[in-house]
Amino acid sequence: MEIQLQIKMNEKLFLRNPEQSELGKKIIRHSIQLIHKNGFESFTFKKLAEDIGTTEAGVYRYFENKHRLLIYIAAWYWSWLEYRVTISTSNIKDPAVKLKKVIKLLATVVEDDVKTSYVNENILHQIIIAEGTKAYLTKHISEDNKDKLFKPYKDLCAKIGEIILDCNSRYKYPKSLASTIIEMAHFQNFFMYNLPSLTDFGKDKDESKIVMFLEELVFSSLKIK
Amino acid sequence: MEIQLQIKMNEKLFLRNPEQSELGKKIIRHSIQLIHKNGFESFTFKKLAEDIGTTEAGVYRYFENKHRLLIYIAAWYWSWLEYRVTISTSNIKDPAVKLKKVIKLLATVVEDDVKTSYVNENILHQIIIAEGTKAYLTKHISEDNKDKLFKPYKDLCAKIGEIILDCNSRYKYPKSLASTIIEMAHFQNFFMYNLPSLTDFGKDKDESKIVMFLEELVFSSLKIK
DNA sequence: TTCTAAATGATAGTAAAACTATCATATTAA
DNA sequence: TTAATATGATAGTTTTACTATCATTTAGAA
Repeated sequence: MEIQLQIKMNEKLFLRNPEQSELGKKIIRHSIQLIHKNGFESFTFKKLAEDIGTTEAGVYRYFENKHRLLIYIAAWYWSWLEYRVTISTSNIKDPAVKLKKVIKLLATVVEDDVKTSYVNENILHQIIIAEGTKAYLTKHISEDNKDKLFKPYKDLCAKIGEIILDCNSRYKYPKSLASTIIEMAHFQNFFMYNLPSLTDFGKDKDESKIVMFLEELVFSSLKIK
Repeated sequence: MEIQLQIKMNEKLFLRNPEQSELGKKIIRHSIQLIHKNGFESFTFKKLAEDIGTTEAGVYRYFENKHRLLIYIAAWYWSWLEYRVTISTSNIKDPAVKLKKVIKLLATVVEDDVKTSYVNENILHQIIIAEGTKAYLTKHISEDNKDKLFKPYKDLCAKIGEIILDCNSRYKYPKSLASTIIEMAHFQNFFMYNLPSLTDFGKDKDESKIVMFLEELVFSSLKIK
């Protein structure tokens, strides 16, 4: 049995659905590779088109501009993460164990997921660490937000917030703690590799220590072990 | 007595020192205003030059490009914050009280500081919240880091890490906790105003609640009150 | 005060980025 | 089989991100 994971994406993210054509999937796959290789700033639709073997105009038929493409990729990532959180916590009763699972999923490098042929999840994880916040750190965030472009991110945050409340229903900041876990799982990773003196993991570059840091942070706040 | 605050900046941040001429100071002042108004992405040296009443070439004599200018502004901000941390904690013995001061300084809107004539610190604080991470989230971070462009940020983080250790010398993640406080003081503020469902402060938009959240987070981890 | 060096202004120009438009051809779905 | 849709090829525009040159103004040292 072959299972294919399809994530339903918000229609406003694209002009033409990239999941429904070969060219579209190539655009996603190659843009993830290119952004990973050269960074989002020097990523252009021209380079992408050359990489794929199509033309600039061809890419513009799918995405309004490169920023929308970044939001698309980020939204895909958050949806995929929420899916993984859902399946990997579904059989667990203890909310604290669930929360540990979540932290691990957020902070640990992922292997390439065979279920999605056209996305390399490992590279995707790395580009979201370095470029993900640029999706929403803009002046047009409120319009983008009205179009629900950040819904997957918010949904994931809400889900983690729920688990936090299951751990301790009297805790006052479940959503802020959730967004802190999400962002810090990424930032501490970025710092560890790029500005190591901002972390306590610089020497051994061991991602499991980020997990331990986050666990201690979270469970101290929730007053449970 | 009139006190003028001068922050000594790393020479590699600029081509010509903007603090040493009227035009240079105008560049700093107006770029802060323009970035605040339109965001860093749509900020250009041409618009800046028009705003000031000079030419594009005039701006390029001071800064290699707009990204360097952003790093300069961010470095200035971190240096200024460290200075404020130093003076406002200098007479305090209790490290926990110091740490609370630090959290407040990081998470609370500042009034315009009269000691620096050409920088509006309140607007500066806001642009660092929205654009600050873009200074280091790039592909050329390692070269920039070798040039010590992020030293003020690291110094501040180290200083906060020291205070954390003074609170609890057995705490294992002082530097990661410090960078978490710094980043979250900003991100929770950004979220509160722009993606409020990622926080627990969306309704009243009260910055003092961010302070309370961070205090609880930090002091729970440090096992002290 | 005068001379000289440095800073600024004015203008021009280039390469690349960020699009938009058009038309021909290939593919697909009814 | 035809009609709609997707793609390819080409061309063009505006803006961004610079670099170069030279004249003029300003500031600092003799």
